[in-house]
Amino acid sequence: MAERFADFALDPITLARRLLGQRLVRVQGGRRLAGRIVEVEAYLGARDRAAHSYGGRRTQRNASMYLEGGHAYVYFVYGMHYCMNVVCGRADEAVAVLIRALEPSEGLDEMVRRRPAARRETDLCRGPACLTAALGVDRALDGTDLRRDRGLWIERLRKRALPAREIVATPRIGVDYAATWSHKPLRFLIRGNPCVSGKRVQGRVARS
DNA sequence: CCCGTGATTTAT
DNA sequence: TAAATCACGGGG
Repeated sequence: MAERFADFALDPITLARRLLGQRLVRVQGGRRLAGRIVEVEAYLGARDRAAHSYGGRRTQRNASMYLEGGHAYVYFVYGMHYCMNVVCGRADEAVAVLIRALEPSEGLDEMVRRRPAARRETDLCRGPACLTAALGVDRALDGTDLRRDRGLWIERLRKRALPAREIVATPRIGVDYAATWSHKPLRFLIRGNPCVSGKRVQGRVARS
């Protein structure tokens, strides 16, 4: 039985890298839906123009970003999609990690039902709104405590972060409005993994 | 490329 | 009250 991931009192870059390779689990109707985290983005709080908490902005929508590390921040966007973040750091820092893609591992038949447009297994959780649809994560889970909740949590499959050579860092997706902040390498993914969003080729495999 | 879709935020 | 925005996805 895998242990629950509990190290959320971290800065978002450290947490982002450490979440790669861990397992996101959703239990709904007694069924387990799960996948390995393969792509994430760090959002650095008030100073980060791309973050919902930029400039200390605090509204009803982003309130859970200001909770202490270990809570979920789930928001609704573009009239139809949900995205899930893992809040980290201390209360009121409003820093978080967006989960962008999973490699599905449990409950794939149910995910297929919830994601009729996905043509391959690798597409089921390939994108931040795809994975929430596949797992049934919506606004009802905004503010969930991932350290204690019975319906949504992260399991620790490995103690340490993946070796640096297996992680690729790139600019974040969909934040072009954020000026210089849109270029910073704050998106992290597992090199060569077929379930990461965007273009299929993510850079070459490291040679010795 | 283009657009659906609607809550949320910002401007008046 | 109205307009603009939006951490997206699917289809050409």
